[in-house]
Amino acid sequence: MAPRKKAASVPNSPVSMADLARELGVSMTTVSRALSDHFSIGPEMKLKVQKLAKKYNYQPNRMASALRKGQSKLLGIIVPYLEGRFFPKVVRGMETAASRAGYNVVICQSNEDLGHERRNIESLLSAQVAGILVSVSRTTDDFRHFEKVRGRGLPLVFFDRTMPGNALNAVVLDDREGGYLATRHLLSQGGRRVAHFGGLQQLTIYRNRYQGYRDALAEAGLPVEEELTHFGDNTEQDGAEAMRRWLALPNPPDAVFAAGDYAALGAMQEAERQGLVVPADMAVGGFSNETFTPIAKPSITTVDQRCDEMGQAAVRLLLEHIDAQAQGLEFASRQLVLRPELIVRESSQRLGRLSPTPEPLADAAVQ
Amino acid sequence: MAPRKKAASVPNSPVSMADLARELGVSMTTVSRALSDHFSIGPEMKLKVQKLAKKYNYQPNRMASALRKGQSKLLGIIVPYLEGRFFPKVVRGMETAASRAGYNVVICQSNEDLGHERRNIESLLSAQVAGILVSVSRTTDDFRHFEKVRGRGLPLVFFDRTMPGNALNAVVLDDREGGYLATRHLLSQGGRRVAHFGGLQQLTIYRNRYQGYRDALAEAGLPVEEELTHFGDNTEQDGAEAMRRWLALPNPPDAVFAAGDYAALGAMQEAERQGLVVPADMAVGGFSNETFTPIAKPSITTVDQRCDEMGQAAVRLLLEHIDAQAQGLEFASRQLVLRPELIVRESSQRLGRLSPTPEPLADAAVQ
DNA sequence: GTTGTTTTCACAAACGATTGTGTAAAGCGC
DNA sequence: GCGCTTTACACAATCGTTTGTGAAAACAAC
Repeated sequence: MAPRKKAASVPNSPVSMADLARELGVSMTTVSRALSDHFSIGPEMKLKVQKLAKKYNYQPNRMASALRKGQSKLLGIIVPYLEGRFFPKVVRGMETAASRAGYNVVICQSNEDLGHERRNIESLLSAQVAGILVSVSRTTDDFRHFEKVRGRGLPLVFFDRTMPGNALNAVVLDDREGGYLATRHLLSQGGRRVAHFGGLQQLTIYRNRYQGYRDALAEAGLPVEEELTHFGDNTEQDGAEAMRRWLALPNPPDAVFAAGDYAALGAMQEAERQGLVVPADMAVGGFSNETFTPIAKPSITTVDQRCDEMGQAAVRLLLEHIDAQAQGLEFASRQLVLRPELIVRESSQRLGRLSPTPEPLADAAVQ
Repeated sequence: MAPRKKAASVPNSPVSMADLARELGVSMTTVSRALSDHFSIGPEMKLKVQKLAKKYNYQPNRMASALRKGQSKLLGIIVPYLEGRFFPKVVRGMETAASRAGYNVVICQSNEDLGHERRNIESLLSAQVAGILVSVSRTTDDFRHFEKVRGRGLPLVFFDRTMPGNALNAVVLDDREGGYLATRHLLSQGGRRVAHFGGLQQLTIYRNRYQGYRDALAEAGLPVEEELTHFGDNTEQDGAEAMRRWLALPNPPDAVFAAGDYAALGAMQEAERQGLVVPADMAVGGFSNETFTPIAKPSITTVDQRCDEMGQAAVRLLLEHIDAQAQGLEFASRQLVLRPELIVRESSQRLGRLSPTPEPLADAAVQ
């Protein structure tokens, strides 16, 4: 019998639109339209409403708005994982761009698993996100769950790892260019037999890095030798394994471009274990500019991926679609390609700068 | 004049509660209550409803539900940053536990900035999250924004980095124990003068790690010497700087326990630059088990923080509060303390295992 | 057959913002 | 002062779900 109408759940936003309307003696319509700058509201009324809203620190209830408009102020993000340097940096860029536009981001990790990725999609759909940003899992070979998203009319933007096909929005790195730059650099440092450790060719990014490697070889008039390419997971173990095989060849390589920094590290360590000197006997280049690459000894030459730009660009592209769709316009899908940056360090420098100077850490995390 | 009622925005969930009700010839009340297992619905009616819901893959509209119940299925997370190993791992644990309970997580990064942290709180409040998990920024010395959250009746759980005071929910690591274990280990390896690189004493975690250091010294009957402690940021630069000062002392240390791995790395590198051998002349221990610690040469002894457990425990604690509050109960705030784990590597091993065997990377991220 | 109890369900009012439609009031020319 | 357009606002329905209240049906006890 006790009056516990508002006792259990304290009102989330102390002041609602109705409160403002009551205080001003106008209807909720007027308040709503004044706040959204509708043309049918007079300028001085708009000012009065906005001032009162500021005074009471009015925050519109997003649930109500989302319910009515059928669209929330949430952007869904699916990444394979968050460890490392790349994805956190991209996510930070996304968050920056999203919050500038009044959006929040919901992050899901697929753990490189198709099933997980499907569930993430379901989860984001049921959270009524306004759009989805996704970097597909390594194991994804079925893309129907993404079609379902488009089927519901939800804007979808891929970043870094995309899906096959052209009729889609994507922001990617020019991985071919990255592979080309790294390989050309290794050749310019005197590499005559450059090996390649490639990632799983199922992912476009790895195919492109491989292509860049071949382009650089072709440009130098060198053949692509089967025995000098090895594909595997981007792990220390696989990198070391590949190096063992190469060093067992009658004519082993004198440089290696790995499509991932972890594999580069493993290959480098294995070469050193077998008595070779890096970079003199074996030059090494990686990909991703992972946090450990400037720390390793010798520090590792690698390719930086413009993480922050990628995140911001992806969100901008998504928001363009969301806005266009809200106005009933169709928006042609678009692909953005960012240019990577080669970062030369000790592991590949045979010429010049003979005394390697220590380099400060790229991004020293502070806890 | 064209009928574009549903043309612009495709319905997000193809089937609503009303559809189910119509098909079954019952009211929406019945459907709603059948799905939420309300006592007033008969068992066979419940079954009928649930079967139809499954058949149509009915997904309740979360916005509507959230609006009505004044609470969404979102948990807000605020972390200082995502780079590195610790926070991504914690977040993964949180996501796991949250999704098991049907929640999504909204992640914000404060960038170690108080202003950012305040805006994050506002942003999460306006996203109507059901509760907030936060690890406070390094620069936060004013906690009123957290009081505001509690004032609104929103459950709040701190993790790792907490706020001063006792009447709060928190899941933390026993940092004192970690500092104690690391220091005791350095002493057991023959360290006679163990230095300490501490983090900013404003954060409890760093005060506790320092306390553990002192406890271990006291236990060994050693004094805490002012000149052997140095406080700063957990960066390579600060670590190197501290080492320079120590090595300039008439009686320099022979071991150092750093409250962070980056500082440990910097200190180690500086010692080597000055001609010392690690661990023979200078044993080094860090904190956090960062990804690079097993890669560094020599690999770095450190303290692991039970990231996954911390994340899961924090979410469980938060959900307990949310559920209790939904039932109108009061729930006493609680603190959970996790035990850290010392991971001994080359940088501190003076005794035994003289030929360091390479160790596989703790978590090789794969891209 | 009446009363009382339990089970099972429907009615309708919320939640808070948005928006198509309706309608006063104001301004204008004549 | 009439008809006209333009400006400025209110009414009320709506989004999809939840929930207090009430009432019909079923059943038991006497």
